[in-house]
Amino acid sequence: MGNLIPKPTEAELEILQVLWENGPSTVRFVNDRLSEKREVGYTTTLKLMQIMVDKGLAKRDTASRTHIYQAAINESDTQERLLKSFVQRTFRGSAMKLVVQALGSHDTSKAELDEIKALIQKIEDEQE
Amino acid sequence: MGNLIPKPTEAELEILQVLWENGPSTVRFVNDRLSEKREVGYTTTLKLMQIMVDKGLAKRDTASRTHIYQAAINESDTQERLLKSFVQRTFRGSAMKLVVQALGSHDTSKAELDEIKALIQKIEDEQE
DNA sequence: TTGATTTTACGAATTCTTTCGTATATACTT
DNA sequence: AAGTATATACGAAAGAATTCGTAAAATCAA
Repeated sequence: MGNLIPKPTEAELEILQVLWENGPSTVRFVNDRLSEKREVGYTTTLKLMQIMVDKGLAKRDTASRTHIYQAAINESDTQERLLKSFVQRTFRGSAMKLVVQALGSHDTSKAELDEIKALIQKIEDEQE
Repeated sequence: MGNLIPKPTEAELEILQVLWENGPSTVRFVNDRLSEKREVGYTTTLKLMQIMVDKGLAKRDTASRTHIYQAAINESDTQERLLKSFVQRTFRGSAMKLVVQALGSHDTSKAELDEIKALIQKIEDEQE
């Protein structure tokens, strides 16, 4: 199904992260989370969240005076979509190169490496 | 060394890809490459490349009338830098989740999986 | 040399994103 | 009810990124 919902901008993605992590939230709550990281005005966050509803990135419940917002798009679908275009743009389509960079430059723990090995095993089994 | 050179924008990155892939090139050449993918005017590409020189993303040789442009920043350093902020923004810092997504959704060949396994082996050895 | 072509230079228009000021409504406290 | 605090609505300013029109300079062909 063709996706009509646009790619979130950076600021929108920051808000989506909060919504994904905490579930339905008020503007106040989201703004407080964002404010932990950087200076941002309440009305700025409000406006962005209203725009996100317009774009279909978020939904809101306006039953009570304090509106409750929630993400309208799924976290891992969105990640997959963004990853795909990122790989295209930055690694000319080579997911392989990206994985090598990711494993190489971020230090990855023993447990994580084990997890990846298990994942590879699973993929290999499926490829039989 | 603190990097004063700004993050390339999407359109700039597209041009960098051409320069990285083909080495020093003219505006005409870059524009032809870009035009294979999407409609883009010659002067638009020219302007972008001039801006890139201003920003320090590209260098140019103006000896002859037809200027020759080349990337001023290294491909894998840039990829690493962009990847880092992408992981932060999109996967809340979890390189692990990104790798899982990358391995899962893009289909990865046997050879590539082997390569990743070798890489993991190498990392594990270093961690000793 | 004249006219056609290609190139760079410059500036401005356009579009998209982000931020904020102000007005208005609703709720809470005493 | 009056005063304070908190919320949404609206519009516009400010900033970035992208695109394009036009002009001037250099080159080439006849």
